[in-house]
Amino acid sequence: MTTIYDVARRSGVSPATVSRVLSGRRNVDPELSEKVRAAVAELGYRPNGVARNLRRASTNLWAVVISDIENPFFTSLVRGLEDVAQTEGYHVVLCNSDEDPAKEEAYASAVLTEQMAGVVISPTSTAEGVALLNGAKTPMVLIDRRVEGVEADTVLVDNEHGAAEGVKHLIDGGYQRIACITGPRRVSTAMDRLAGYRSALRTAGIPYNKDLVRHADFREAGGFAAMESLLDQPEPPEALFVTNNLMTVGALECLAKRGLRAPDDIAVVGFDDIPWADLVVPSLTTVAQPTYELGRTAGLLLKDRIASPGRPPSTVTLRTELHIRATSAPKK
Amino acid sequence: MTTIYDVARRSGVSPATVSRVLSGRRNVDPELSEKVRAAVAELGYRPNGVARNLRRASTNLWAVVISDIENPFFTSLVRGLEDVAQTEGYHVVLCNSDEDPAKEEAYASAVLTEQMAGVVISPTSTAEGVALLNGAKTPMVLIDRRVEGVEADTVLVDNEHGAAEGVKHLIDGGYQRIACITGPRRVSTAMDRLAGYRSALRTAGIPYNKDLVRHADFREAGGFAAMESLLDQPEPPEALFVTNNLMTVGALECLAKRGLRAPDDIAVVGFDDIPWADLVVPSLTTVAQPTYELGRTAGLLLKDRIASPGRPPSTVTLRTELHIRATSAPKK
DNA sequence: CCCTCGCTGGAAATCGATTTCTGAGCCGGA
DNA sequence: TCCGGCTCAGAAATCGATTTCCAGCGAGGG
Repeated sequence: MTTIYDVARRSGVSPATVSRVLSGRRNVDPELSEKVRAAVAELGYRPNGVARNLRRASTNLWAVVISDIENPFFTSLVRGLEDVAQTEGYHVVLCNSDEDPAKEEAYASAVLTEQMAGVVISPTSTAEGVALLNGAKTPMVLIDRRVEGVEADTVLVDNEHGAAEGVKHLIDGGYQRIACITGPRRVSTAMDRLAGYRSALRTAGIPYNKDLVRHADFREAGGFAAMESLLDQPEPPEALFVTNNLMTVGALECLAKRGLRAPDDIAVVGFDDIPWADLVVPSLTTVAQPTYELGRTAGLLLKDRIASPGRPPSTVTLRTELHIRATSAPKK
Repeated sequence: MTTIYDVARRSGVSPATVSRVLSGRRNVDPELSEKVRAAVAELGYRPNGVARNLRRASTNLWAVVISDIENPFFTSLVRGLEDVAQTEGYHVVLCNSDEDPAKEEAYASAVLTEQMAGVVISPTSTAEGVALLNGAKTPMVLIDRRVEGVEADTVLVDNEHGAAEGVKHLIDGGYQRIACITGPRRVSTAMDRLAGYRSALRTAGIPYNKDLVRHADFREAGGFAAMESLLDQPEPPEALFVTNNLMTVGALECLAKRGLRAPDDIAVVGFDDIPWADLVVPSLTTVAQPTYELGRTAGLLLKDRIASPGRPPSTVTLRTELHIRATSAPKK
């Protein structure tokens, strides 16, 4: 490994001068500068980032803590974040929490010991990690979910409005017995989307019927089970609103297994777009989240937070977009 | 920031002793040990990872350089890698190269300056970055694609065999005019899968017809265009083999646009499974790659390489699995 | 003509943990 | 009783780049 001292010796100057030439922070005699550059090229010198990080007391790493990179919602989000990171000179460390508070905390701890420059996190319901990072004043952006009692930059989508729009679309199609499969009670997105569902019903004057609502775990199997339970009722629903992509897939699989078809047997609107919503036959109506934008916005907020740590936290709320496709065709 | 010196002062011992207590590498008087632990707890001390990395001359970071995290092939692979990384105490830095050799090289350069412990890379066709890392003797695992003239651990799938199996399945279904959409000529996977296609034809005694073969760019739009060009021929194919997932999606979109249906109008087999292959109607027959296993295997190889750098490089070839679904139903 | 200011280069301190080196103390064997 | 060998704590060197501090020199103003 060639060091800055090797370069200094080779070019006949001090290490300080080499550092100044390379960082360009101070004027250096052009002649010396040239010598240094030549020595760098000859030796193939590459500064040691770790040493630099130690001295500067910061790294160029961002952590992104999400529940699962295999969920298309997160991959697009991570992509948006990475694009910002790249232009700002940061690298993104990927952390799958699997919705496990212990894993989340382990990653938060790693963020601190490794002195990472910032974190973008989609908190688990208990949010142990968020508390830890917040206490340590690490630059942090919350994404997708709110956390009670934590003041931090946040990027959300307008879940309630988006859900209401999706449900209203079903109501406009002539459906009345509309079921809802939503997520865990502790998760803000699950509750906000359920609230949107209720508000759309209320606006239309349809009474709320708790027998048509299921709380599942935001996973495929959970959606499948919830769908079964809804269909096994004496009076099954004629339409369905599902509050995330994986549960929607589970619900569709359940329908397929039972030989039921959307929208003839049951109309379906899902929350979260999926890349292949157009290719499914019949194509799937969704309340699409601007996932790439979510990641990008989080990246920009994090950059600003790092630049000016004192600034009061801001919350950005992005709009969802209703993608009307075949599974929500009007009632015949 | 509390440092090891603060802990040392507080517990009345030297920093060396604190370090020894925390690392557990040497025996320390239990009484002192206890004092140190108490001080650590009281002060909320957390070692500075950057300083440790500098001294140890290595970090606990792995880079994974892939073309695009939004491609489901890579997300599952990255997930497999991250799971190994987590159990081995490493973190994964995500690097999207977008098939751009310049980006690949930039990331390779970052791997060196940041002293990352290892790299898993799916090389672009020119593989500038691979050469750089190989020269620097960075622990590296190549994944998905071979690179000429580079001796390194490699994880591949048996592309030729998998492709042949998929095409044979079409032939067994009674199809003869089978087209193939493959990737760029320089990319080993594109060529291997094309070779598999040809070998299946040869085995069945079907003459190779270059008018039925298209080279595209492994992207959706490329698949779409190639499909159009195939269909616009005087004698369009009766079956199709596509060598990656994104191009398959493009081809299917083209078919949908023209009102053609699989398998009645044209039978389809795609390479790379897609999470929703079952949900598409008709469901899509694929040559599935063990993507999670690819990532996991790469992680294990990387771990071994770091543990014993001198070991001769090994190549692991995983088997594909033919998932027979509806789009390849036998000819009527 | 002298003094002061500004600029530049080098010596050395610094970041924080690890590890080698040094020396003290203790035990056991001769 | 004395000495060799062993264990363990602390002092200090170390990793490599950055940055502060200081000295020397030249220019410009009084």
